[in-house]
Amino acid sequence: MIPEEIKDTFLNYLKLKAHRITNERFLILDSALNIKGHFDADELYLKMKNDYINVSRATVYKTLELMNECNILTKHNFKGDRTRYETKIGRNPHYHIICVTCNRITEFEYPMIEKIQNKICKENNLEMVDHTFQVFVKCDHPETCEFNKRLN
Amino acid sequence: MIPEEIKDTFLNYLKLKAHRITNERFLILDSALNIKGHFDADELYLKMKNDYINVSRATVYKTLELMNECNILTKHNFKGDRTRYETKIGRNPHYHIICVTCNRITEFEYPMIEKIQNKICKENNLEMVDHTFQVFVKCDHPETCEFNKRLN
DNA sequence: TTCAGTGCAAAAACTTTGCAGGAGG
DNA sequence: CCTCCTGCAAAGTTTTTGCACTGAA
Repeated sequence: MIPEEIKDTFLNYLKLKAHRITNERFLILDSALNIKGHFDADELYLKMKNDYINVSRATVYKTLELMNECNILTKHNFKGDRTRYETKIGRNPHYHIICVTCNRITEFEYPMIEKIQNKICKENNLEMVDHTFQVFVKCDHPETCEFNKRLN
Repeated sequence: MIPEEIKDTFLNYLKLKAHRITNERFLILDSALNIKGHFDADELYLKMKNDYINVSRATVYKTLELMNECNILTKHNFKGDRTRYETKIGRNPHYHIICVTCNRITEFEYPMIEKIQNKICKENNLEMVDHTFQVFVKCDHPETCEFNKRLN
C-alpha cells in the first residue's frame, strides 16, 4: 500500500550514501507513511509497538532523520513543541495555521508563496531544501470556531 | 538605552495580568533587548551571569515566556534546535533563510507575505498572534557564499 | 569477514517544577 | 499580611550516545 516510488526514493538515498538496507528502516518507513498528518518520533515508536512491530526508539529517531534528509518527510517545530514530521512526497507545498486557543493545526496552500520563495532563492543563488511557514492565530471560541469546523 | 515604550509595554502587560513588578523581570528585559539577533534562554542567562547580573535560569525561562506573551519577543524553533527568541518591537515583519550548509540565518522582508497572512486571517475570522516563515537552503561553498557575504 | 546498524540503557540537552525563603502589593 | 516571585536543585521531557551484539554486503 506504500507507493513503490517512495520506497525507491528511500532505497536510492540509502545506496547513494552507502547506508545499509535494513528491515527496520523499511518497517519504519511503512509505519510513518501510514500516519495521516503530523507525528513525532515517540508517537511513531508507540504506534509500531502497538502493531507488534518492535524497533527501538533510537532506531526510529535515526531513521526519521534519514527520511528527512532524502525529502520523504519534512520536519516542523511548532513553538517549542517536540519535533513533528509530515510526509512530503505526493503533496503540494503547504503551510500551517496553528490556533493558540484550540491548539489545532490547519493547512493551507498558496502557490504565490512558492513563487516568492523561488524568486528569493534564484536571486541569491540558493538551492531551496525545505521550508516551513506557520501562522499563529487565536479564535476565542474553540467549539464554534468556524475556521476549524470548516477546514479540519 | 532601552526604549521606554518597550518597558511600558511590559509593565502594562504585567499589571493587566496581575503579575508582580519585580526587579528581576526588568533586568532580564534589559539584557534581552541588548542582544542583537537571536538568542536562547541559556545564552541570555550566561550573558547576564557574565555581566554580574545574577538571576536564576528558571526566572529567565519564565520571564522570556512573559515577554513572548506580550509580544515583545517572538519565538522560533529552527529544525529541532532549542527555542530561540528575537525582539519584535520596532521591527518590520521579516522571515528567515537558514543555510543548512553554513548554519547561518539571514533575514528578509517581504510585505506581500504579510498581505497574504492578513487576507487568510480576515477570510477565516482569525486574529493573528504571530508567525514564522523559514526557508532552508543550501550553498555549496560557505566561504564564498555570495548570499551570506552580502546580507550578513 | 567486516563494519555499520540495532537495541538497550545511560547520558545529554533543554525546560519545568517543588519548596523554602523573600519581597511586592 | 498574604501571595506571588525567586533561586536552587531536583525532576521531567525529548533526543543522542556508548557499547556489545547482529546482520548486510
